[in-house]
Amino acid sequence: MPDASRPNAVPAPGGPDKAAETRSLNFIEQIIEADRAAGKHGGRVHTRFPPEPNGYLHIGHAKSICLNFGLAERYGGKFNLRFDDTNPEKEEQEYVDSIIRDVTWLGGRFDSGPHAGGLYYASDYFEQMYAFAEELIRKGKAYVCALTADEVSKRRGTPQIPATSPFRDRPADESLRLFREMREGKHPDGSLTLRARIDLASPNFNLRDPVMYRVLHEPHQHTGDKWCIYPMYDWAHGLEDSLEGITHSICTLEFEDHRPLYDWFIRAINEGRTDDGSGPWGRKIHHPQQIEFAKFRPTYTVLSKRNLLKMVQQGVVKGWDDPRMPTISGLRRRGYTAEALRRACTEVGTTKVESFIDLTRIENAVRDHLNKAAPRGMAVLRPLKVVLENWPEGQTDELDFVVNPEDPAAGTRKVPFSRVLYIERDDFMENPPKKFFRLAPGVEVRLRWAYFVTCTGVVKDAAGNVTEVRCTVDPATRGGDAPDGRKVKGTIHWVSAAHAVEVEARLYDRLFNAEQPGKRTGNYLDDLNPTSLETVRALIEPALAAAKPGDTFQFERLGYFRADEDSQPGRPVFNRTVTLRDTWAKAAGAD
RNA sequence: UGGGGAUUGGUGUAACGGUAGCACGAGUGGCUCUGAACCACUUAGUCUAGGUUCGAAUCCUAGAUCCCCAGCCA
Repeated sequence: MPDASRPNAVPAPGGPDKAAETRSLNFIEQIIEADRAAGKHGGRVHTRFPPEPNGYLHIGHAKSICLNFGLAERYGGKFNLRFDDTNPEKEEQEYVDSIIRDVTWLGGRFDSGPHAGGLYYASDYFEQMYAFAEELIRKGKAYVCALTADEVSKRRGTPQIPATSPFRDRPADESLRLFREMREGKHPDGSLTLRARIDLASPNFNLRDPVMYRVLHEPHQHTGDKWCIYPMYDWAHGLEDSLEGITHSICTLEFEDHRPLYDWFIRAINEGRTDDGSGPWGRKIHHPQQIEFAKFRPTYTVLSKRNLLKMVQQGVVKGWDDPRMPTISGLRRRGYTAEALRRACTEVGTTKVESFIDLTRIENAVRDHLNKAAPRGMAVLRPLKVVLENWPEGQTDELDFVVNPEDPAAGTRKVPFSRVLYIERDDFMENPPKKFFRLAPGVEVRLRWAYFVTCTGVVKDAAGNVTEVRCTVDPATRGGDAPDGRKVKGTIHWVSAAHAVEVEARLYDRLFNAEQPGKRTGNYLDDLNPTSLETVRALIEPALAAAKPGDTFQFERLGYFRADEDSQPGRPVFNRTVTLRDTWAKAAGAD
């Protein structure tokens, strides 16, 4: 038993002012600390993130990146980015590039800084893997099988009935010859495989003589046409980890029953090898430890690359980086910050329990971060004209506004005020219900940071719609406070009509209406939210027109918005990241 | 009907035989020039049934429910 002081308590991340806080170790950290206490791997910690470059990274990968990099950071270890590029049929350079971009953006420092372990490609190890494979053949632990994929499938057996292969006892020298011919391109796709001789009767089907190599005459994004045989995941993955000196190989739950295979391959290579390298087979290779954890699964989204790819191909979204996509590129474009994503990943913890994470949790993480970090601005999404009857025509007042009340260092900005303004259509009601604190006939409200105004009447069109609101302004309230100390219940945002800039605002909502898309009908596309994107012509205060792609703001009372890559100089396009919490809408909707 | 995992408030997570705690949400109140933020309080939980023990979320037995596995994908 560990001693009385709680070894499970560690300082939580979050800065020196929070150093007093502690959180418990997750199960992986407990394993690592036990390993270090026992002197395993010489106390080293070396992790890796091993994506296959067959799609863009999504928020589930973000969890894995944060976990792996976080462990390297916490234990003073190293972190590798490694492309698990063993299947050229699905892999592309575009994906390689996007993955490097996304891992870097998220803060996975694989190529610089104290924890950088490097950038690797599994395909760079193909020669070494091939040599190991020949070794297993010579040791009688692998054989070349001539069964077709179909035949293998038919002979797979059942839990009770073992699998079969007529080639299992092919002599080693014959397998060796055929394996070399496979490499030399003398055999067509699918004709031969190299299989591990493990256990055709194993209740774990992964051990029923799994395929190690298949023939595939397909150019590879990284190795070109050098190879026409490619290693399978189970054979390759442990070797990649071993060659890189990975200590803790962290993967997801579905690989749990591959772990015996992971270990079998490394032990098979080490059989006959020695610690000092003496003997016919040489020195033992490093044996990392595979550990599995549960995926990050948010509600209201799909994460499988197959499903994401389908939406891209069918044009359901505009690309892998569409701001509605759960991809890291999409979330970034939407306005999510790396900090918010990292925090969300840490907050939900790491376990083996397959749970759903409320999407609102991720939304709250970005609200929290942006509330502290984002400069404020005013924009009107659905404009309603307001005329101040007692404000002189042509006269402009220039007011100083706080850039961010949460951050005094952010300073102030200038905002023009004049006779004709626009306010949000939702902020006016001709016949308001109780507790409507906004503008209505006879009601006085504050225009944010500016003046008190009182509604004196409305102008309507032939159909009876309000097209204009008439108000009087109290000049003594300049700056937003009344010298006589009188209070108003409501404060609303506004822009000056003569100075506002009209821009495109893209109002994003969740992509799916169901917590688990596809659960109802079996087809996730049946649960698409038809209003996941609404585009409006918004009016913004002039200072905001200078926004450049990537600039993020809080539009007061509306939400957080990020200038999109589609922006033109002086004409930004804004993506709504997330709305502000809106208890009024919730209360009003409940009636 | 084989094998591998999992099960603690609404959600996520802690506890490692000794007071079931934390976060998020939700509710109420306060504060407020954002119906935001912030502050305070409240809410609500050990899958079931037995057993061991002075004492069980934790150990044992039996069961229930859910997830993964029979690609030459990863």
